[in-house]
Amino acid sequence: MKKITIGEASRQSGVKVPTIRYYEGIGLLSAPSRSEGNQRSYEPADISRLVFIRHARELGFEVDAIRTLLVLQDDPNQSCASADAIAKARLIDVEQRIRSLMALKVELEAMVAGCGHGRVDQCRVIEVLADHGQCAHNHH
Amino acid sequence: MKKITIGEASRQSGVKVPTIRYYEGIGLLSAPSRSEGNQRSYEPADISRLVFIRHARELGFEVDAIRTLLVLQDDPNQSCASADAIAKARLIDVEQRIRSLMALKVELEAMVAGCGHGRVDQCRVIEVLADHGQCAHNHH
DNA sequence: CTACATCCTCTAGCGACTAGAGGTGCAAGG
DNA sequence: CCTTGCACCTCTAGTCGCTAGAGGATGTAG
Repeated sequence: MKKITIGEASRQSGVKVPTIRYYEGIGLLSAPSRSEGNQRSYEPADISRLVFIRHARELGFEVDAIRTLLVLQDDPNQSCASADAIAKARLIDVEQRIRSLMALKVELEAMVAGCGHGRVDQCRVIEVLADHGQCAHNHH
Repeated sequence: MKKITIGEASRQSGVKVPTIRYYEGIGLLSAPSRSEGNQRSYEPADISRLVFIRHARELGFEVDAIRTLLVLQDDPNQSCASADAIAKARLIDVEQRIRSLMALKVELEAMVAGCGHGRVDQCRVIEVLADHGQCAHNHH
């Protein structure tokens, strides 16, 4: 079994070196064995775990949610109700964010379109920001 | 001219009290005059500025960008090219985020739909996360 | 005059990293 | 064998945009 250095693990998983050490620190990744010179030595399973974590992070899952998902992954006999719940919650969140961003896009487009590249006092960018009543973006 | 307390300013602007003090600390908002008892006393113009800041933050502008926008707002004779550039950059960013989130939504929907509420080893949520090759979500 | 809300300053914490200092390990070339 | 130079180690502190809490002063209503 060839030893995988942290740099190699980083290249293979797409997770940056300091981030791997950080994940170890917060207990997302168990501490690997060390070489004689105290250097971390990973195994293929660790790479899979890192890929799993990276992918979950890219999907916007929080570290705490990933912790739960990892526990589920380690025990395949469990019910996947928790995993399902986490994914569903995340889906609702994503849908909400898409809605906000779409509304926001409309506003930004109006701002940019309304800017005649003249002076600031004719610029809709500033105007829209200053006058909240003009836009559809309401709160509480 | 009646004095506006920080609490009143907060209510009128929709910016929380500690956040107002924070904005003063980082120089987004100039320090207001104080009452005899050392309490901040705001004027209507400060409320407008706070509303401007809040709205810009809601649109996702970073504090540094807002700083620039505020400078522009204070000098209406300037060209609005900078404001336009900031808004355009923000628009591109928002469009990019919408695209990622849409891709993500598709993946999450597949995960949730594929989960038969059985055991973890049949669960697509875990599976999709573990096997990056299965999804359309590619990076660098 | 007393109760109580609101204000003050200050420091520390959040999430999820990222950057840098200061030192050690290791593989390859001369 | 020795040096070069990169990759590794630990540790602390910084990032962003706040938020929370301690511990104390002020302002207002009854």
